[in-house]
Amino acid sequence: MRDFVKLFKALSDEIRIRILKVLLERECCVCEVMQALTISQSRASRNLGILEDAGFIKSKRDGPLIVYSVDRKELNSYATSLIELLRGSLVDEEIILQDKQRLSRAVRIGPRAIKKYLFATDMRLC
Amino acid sequence: MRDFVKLFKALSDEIRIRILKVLLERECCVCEVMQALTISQSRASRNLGILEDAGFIKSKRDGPLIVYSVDRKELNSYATSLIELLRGSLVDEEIILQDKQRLSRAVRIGPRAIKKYLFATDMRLC
DNA sequence: AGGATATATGCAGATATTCAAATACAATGA
DNA sequence: TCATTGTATTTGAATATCTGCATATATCCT
Repeated sequence: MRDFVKLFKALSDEIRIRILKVLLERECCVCEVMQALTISQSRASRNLGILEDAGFIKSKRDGPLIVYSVDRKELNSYATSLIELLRGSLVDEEIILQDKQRLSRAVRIGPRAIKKYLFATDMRLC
Repeated sequence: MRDFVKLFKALSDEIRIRILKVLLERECCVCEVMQALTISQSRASRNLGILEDAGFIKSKRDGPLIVYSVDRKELNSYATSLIELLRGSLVDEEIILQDKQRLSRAVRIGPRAIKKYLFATDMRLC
């Protein structure tokens, strides 16, 4: 029961919904999530951790980066159902489209370089 | 997006999951929910209100009672998917079985009479 | 080893959620 | 109309959640 409720708690936040939608596009490191959603490093990291703890995503180290992804094979049946629901949801939502757009432009540079990068491309963290 | 997140917020609480599971058995007035879950009147009412606001249940007046139910025909597609997920979930969970058991014994008497009733049947509010 | 970089986490403040108790509101019946 | 009953809401306090900042940890490179 506790784990069951945890799944919904993880989805009960707009930022985490947006992160999952981005990860359903492709696996991302933390700095790419930052760029796609234009959020701070600690905010991205913490919410990725909550999604991982709930069982929706997994992480693997790739050199200095930590890459997060939705691994369907490792999801339990409830998480699978919810991910499938999410996959078909919010397809026309403006903010989701913007996140995808920014993801497509995101580069694998770390937080320190991102501020300059965002400035050069007229993006801002919020 | 706001309404979408609201669905998950509504499900991100054990009490509300239990209430929905009870309402999937049959429609209930507030005092029956109190008895099934052994919770206080204000707690039952408030959480029923949250579920209704999210769009999972509807209410109708029946004389002095207010009866809540899951009305599949009026659910939007996301709520329908989540209700179907919930229907197949937690079937062996002990607390859910206990709620159903108490629901089967519940009577349509109001909160004022319930305390005496619970005392007579050795149940307690929590 | 030491410096630089990517991510995680401890802390503190702001905000939101939850509850019980008391009270307000709505319907029934005398 | 007035008392009673079932439900909703307000209040105030406790608890939980979320965030940014600063810092810790882990990896890479020279």
